[in-house]
Amino acid sequence: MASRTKKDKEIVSSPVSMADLARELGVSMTTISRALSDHHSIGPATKLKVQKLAKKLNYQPNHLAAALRKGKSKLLGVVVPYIEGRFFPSVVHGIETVARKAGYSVVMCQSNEDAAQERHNIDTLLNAQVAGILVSLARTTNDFRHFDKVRRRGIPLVFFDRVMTGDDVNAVVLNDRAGAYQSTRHLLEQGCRRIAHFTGPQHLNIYQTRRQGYLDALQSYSIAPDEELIAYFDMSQEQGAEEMARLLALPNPPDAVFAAGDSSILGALQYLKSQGLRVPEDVALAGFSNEAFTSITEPMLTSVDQRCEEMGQAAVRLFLELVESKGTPFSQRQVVLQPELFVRGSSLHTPATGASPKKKAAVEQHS
Amino acid sequence: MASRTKKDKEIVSSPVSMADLARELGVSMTTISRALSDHHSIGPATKLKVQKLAKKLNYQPNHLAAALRKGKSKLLGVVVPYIEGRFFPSVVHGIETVARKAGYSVVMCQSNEDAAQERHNIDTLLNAQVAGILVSLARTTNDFRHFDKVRRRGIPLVFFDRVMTGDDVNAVVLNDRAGAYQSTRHLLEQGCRRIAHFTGPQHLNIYQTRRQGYLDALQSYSIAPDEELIAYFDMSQEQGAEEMARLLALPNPPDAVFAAGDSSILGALQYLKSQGLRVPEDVALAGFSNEAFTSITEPMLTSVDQRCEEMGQAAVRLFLELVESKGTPFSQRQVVLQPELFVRGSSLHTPATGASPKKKAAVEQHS
DNA sequence: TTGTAGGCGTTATCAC
DNA sequence: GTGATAACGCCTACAA
Repeated sequence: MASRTKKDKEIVSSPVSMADLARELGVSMTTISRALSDHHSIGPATKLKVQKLAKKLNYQPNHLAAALRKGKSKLLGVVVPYIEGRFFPSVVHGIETVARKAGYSVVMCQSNEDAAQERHNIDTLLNAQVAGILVSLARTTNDFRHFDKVRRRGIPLVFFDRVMTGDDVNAVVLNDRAGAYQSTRHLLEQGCRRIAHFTGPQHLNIYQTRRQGYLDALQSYSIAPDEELIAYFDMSQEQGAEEMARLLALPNPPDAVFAAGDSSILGALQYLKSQGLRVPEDVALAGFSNEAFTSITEPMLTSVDQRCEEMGQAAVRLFLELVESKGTPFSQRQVVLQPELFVRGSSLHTPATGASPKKKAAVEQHS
Repeated sequence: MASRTKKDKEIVSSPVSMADLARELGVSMTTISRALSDHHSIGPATKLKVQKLAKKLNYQPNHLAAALRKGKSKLLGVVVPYIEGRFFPSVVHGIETVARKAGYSVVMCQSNEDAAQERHNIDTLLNAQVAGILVSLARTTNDFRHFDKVRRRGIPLVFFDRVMTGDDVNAVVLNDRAGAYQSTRHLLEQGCRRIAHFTGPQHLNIYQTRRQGYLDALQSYSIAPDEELIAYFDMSQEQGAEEMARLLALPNPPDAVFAAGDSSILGALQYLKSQGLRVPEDVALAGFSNEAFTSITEPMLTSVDQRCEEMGQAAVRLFLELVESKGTPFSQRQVVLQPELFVRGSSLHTPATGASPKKKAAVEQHS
């Protein structure tokens, strides 16, 4: 009873191809191809007939073959260092929203902060014949040759958040320096004078620039930075607690900590509370990323919002621009998003309730 | 100076193919193909020559063409409803670990709890010519026809956590019923007698079975279930707070809540605290999933761990079994993992510190 | 040990 | 309007 196509011995029916449709209707494959892609040079009658049969036989176009033929696909690849937490999921969500509207599908891979896996991910995506790749670098990536492959193939490459150093890259980043400045400045305005800083590997733009913003703010108050107060580590919750312990043991301990990430400041908060110290009275705290848990802790954690959704959306728009302006190869673009400081209990010496954004909505600027 | 292959006009060099290597060395494509895949029937001399040239010209195999030819790839597709939080990222991590060892690459898509997007994701993965698909259903999926496509193509399909109803499916699930039973039973042992339940759409196995476990536990204490105490909603944090409010307004309010998810119980906790009620003294709370934030709240939240990593690993192993036993088509397998209750402050009438697992490690069982 | 040729499913180019 | 044919890059009988 079932419509039989090719080899009928198999239990799993092999997918029906254009050739099958052509045979069934007694027309050429060309006609089929055109009818399905709604080409103008096909009679409305045949068009309808073809599309009807396609539906009936449940024809599934093999985009892969099309991609092979055209050397192009409608697939967008995303590589992120990890997906836990709120930041990257939100960015990816932003990516999906814009990508879908433009007719692209999105697949993602995580590098687990490992350069080797990142390389492998890039290969995987290239092999899947993606039309473009959006990347946020792994923490351990300091060799960028695997991205040359991408460029050599002429595949648009856009970095976001954690970007490759060098100016010949397309990138969407937060104005990390401004965010860190705002946050540190806020701590200073609250009366803190000995502000410590948690940061990560300095080859990553985000940590380097946030550190710079921290230093900027100190300087604006004519405070000389104290290297002893700057902790370089993996920014994990556990290490955050340990570094907090180390800082408290100093002869002259800090009265505040500004961290370039939220997990580490959570660790610090937990350690402080375990020692019976009060936040923010004894030590004020501020983090970075505005992770979901910053509104759960007691007190809630002050943090810098990274405009995740916008970042994802901007990355796709950048990609789309690159696709369209394929003629002009070396027009590298940078999009800079403006951060937003969320002041919460952990940094307020005059306690307030809830979160209050300190800056207005982000502005995209091309540079 | 640069080795010129085909059209030299382009700035981006078109990727070098086997044909290019063959021409360059004056041998056939067969030789190239075999040399690169380390076939035994190729002389070590030619093999070396080929591989050297491949390196030099930076040859990148087009796995896509290979996949088209062979109808198979080493790509594994994963579809999850969302990636925020800890559960799905951990599962995916488990998947990647085992997949990588077996030589598979992993790409993932999120359905954002939307059936239409899930359908689209399946198409995307099929088009990318994946060797298999691992799925956890979107909350809104109640039509399963898009999975027929997958089966018709003979592509192994494994469900995890949120599985399709019906017994002809390959699936890895938690023993949700046992987890819910343990958790509710624990609340009963703490002296609670009027235990409310937060649950989601009952067409999803996880919510249905957890509800059943809850009822089982009540029955074991000869307590008649009260439908008024069972709240059906989207399990969000916001709704959790609202449902808590509704329950408190009852003439005979509950003294505990067991939720089939963590976000909803977090909402309940926050509402209770906002009303000046004490947890667990006034109302004891227990959730499900053991999300990371359960250890951050005050008090910490009791929850059922879902063995995320194991779940991902088991799903891939199941997939690998299916690949190997391709001959026997209808051998559907189910893997059931044992949950682990983490008792924390939110449910302990005799307060303890930290978390204490109540059950030992999970055991996989084939049924 | 190596080469020849056909085909995977689609689209582009030409001719009718 | 429609059809035949040749690619896209790779794999694999089969032949030599």
